[in-house]
Amino acid sequence: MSNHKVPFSTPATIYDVAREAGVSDATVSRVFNNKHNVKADTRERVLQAAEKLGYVVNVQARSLAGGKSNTIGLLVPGLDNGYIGEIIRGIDQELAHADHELMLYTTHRKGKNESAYLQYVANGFVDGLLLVVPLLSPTFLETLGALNYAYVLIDEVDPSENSFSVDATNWQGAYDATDYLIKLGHHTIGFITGMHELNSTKERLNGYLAALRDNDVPVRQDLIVDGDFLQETGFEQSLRLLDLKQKPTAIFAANDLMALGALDAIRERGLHIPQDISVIGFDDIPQASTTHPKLTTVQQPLEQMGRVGVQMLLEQLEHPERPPRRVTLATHLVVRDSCQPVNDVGGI
Amino acid sequence: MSNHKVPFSTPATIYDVAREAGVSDATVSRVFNNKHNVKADTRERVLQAAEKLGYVVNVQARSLAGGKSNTIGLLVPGLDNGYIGEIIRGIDQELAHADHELMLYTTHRKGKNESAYLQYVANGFVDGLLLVVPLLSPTFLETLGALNYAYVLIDEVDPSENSFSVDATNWQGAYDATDYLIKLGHHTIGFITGMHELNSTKERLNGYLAALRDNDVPVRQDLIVDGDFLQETGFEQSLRLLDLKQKPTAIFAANDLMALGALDAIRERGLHIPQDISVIGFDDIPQASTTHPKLTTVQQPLEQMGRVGVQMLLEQLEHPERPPRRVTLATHLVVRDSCQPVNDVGGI
DNA sequence: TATATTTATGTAAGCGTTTGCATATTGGAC
DNA sequence: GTCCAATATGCAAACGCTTACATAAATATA
Repeated sequence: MSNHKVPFSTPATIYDVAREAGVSDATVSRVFNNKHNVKADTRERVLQAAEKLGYVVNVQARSLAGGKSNTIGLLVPGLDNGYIGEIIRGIDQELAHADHELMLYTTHRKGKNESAYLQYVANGFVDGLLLVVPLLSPTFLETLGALNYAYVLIDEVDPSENSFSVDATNWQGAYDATDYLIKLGHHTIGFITGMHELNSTKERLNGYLAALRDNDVPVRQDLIVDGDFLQETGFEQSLRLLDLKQKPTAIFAANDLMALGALDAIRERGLHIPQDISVIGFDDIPQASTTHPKLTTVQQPLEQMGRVGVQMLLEQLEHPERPPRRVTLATHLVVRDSCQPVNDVGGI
Repeated sequence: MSNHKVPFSTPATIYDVAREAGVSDATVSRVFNNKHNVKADTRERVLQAAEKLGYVVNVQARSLAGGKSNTIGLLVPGLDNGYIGEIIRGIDQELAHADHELMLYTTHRKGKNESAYLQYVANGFVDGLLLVVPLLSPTFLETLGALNYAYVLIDEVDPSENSFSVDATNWQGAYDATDYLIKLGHHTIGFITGMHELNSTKERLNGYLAALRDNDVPVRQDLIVDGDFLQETGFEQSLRLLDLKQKPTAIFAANDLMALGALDAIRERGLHIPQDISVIGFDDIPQASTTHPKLTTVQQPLEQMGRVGVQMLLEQLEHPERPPRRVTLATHLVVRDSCQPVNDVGGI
């Protein structure tokens, strides 16, 4: 074990560079902020001095002084669902492009004073905020508005339409999935909902109902069970569905995690997928393609939502005057192996 | 759409609080930094004023002035393997405890000048750095050392032992997995390695070899194929293994992603798991328990590695004088459904 | 009660930038 | 060559905080 330490010196500041290049600190600042009023050879000289001294800008100071930190924040409840992971991936990609950094704020266990935390975050380092907060309370949105701060809502919409937001065609996605099942001959389709408070939950349920109606399939309330997007719940509620006298020939779970639970439940009852029961999910998280059978599901463009979210935020930062905008990305059905034509009924 | 905007005022500063409480700014600062030298009722007065004004500290200013940002950075290559996700989860938990924030830096596509980026990061906002960089070059480590900056290596070790680090018992884990397979009667065990440059790869391979040796099972070089931790490669290399004249009765992949690939490959050849071939992985990523059959694997305490990493970093920040320390966490075998006793040989 | 200690508070100098304003330099147009 | 506008640069004041140092207040010691 060598205890050899490379000699350490405190990082070069803008002054050091200025001295080295024989200019003032303001000029150095201008060079690094790409202001136009700098003579070409001065700029060159500054750049070389900086290079020589290994100068890198101190973001805190810059940000304090009124510049940008080139950092945006992502506020999420937690990290424990594959779904957020996908979104983050998209965000990261886009950020890399734009040469920005990412600050990750998780709200779980902060509990009560969301607003205070939000205040803290907004007052902090980041130029703007990306929010993936499924359960945004009105006061939350209000605080956000009062902050006069750039932000965009991901996968959730602001009822008052005063916010930038990206979401997906939840209604259409659910409609497509249900329609697909019906076209396969299924008329007894169980549906496991998401959390009631969520807009997407409502839309997905409505999509399901609309497809039934359009195909003249009667709606049975006992086939619609409450879920909360957790695998465990998917499992339990599927069991309930399977224990119905007139049990479903297909189960549509409002997200993949619950669909995974459904898969387990079905096997638990000794049945086979898709021979005995078809299953369809929503999201297309990575696991969906590695289950066996591979899960047929409605793909949400999660990564793309992340990317678009970043784009909108950056655009907002650039042009603060533009009015709020909502973009809704298309979902689409990914057919894999967990559904097949119904076999115990006449259909096909 | 209501365009009602809540009136917006610039955030309160320490001065505002000071005025409101009738004290000096320094006193307010002391209160918020929990310094002892402040009279109880003064503190109370300050706190109330702050509350009233909705004061929240400006982290950039604090950090600039020499305080801590209470933010740590996480440097990872990218987000596209379930494995990092697990680590982040652990980090996040521990950070929540300690009331710190997380800055996420991804290095992919930064390419060449890792060192420059590192410089930037270190010069920036964060108090310390967590590094999950599988392929750390010596110059990287050198830069880090020269920076005189708090950091801890996660899942990788510093050969010079000059760094804090957390890793897992890679050797033992691989040994256990192999031994388990042998005890099930397998004597022809394919092994798909990780990337050669990695320490963990070497250790896992050695664990595999040692277990064979200890059980007097001859080593066959053709059973050892090169991998790189990617699912696709797991798939391809498994195919190679399956096309051997004397094909393996079990495949041990150096990580779960490749094991997933192996599962696909085996099915591709029309074989069944575990009846025809047993498969075992390494990591225990979330997907491992949702495949069918569920994957038997060596669990790495990924979350815990994240948590311990944070603890070590915080400890370092607190006590800069303490010497580097390496902690190695135990792996353990998680038996699920992808392995069974060999059936085409006498064994059991 | 006067003095020495300890504790509480205030003052002011940074921390490394950005940026408005003032000044110096430059290049045309005449 | 002059003069004016445009272009480059420098100066200095923030930005919101921490902290050493100085000072005032409170407490203990005699």
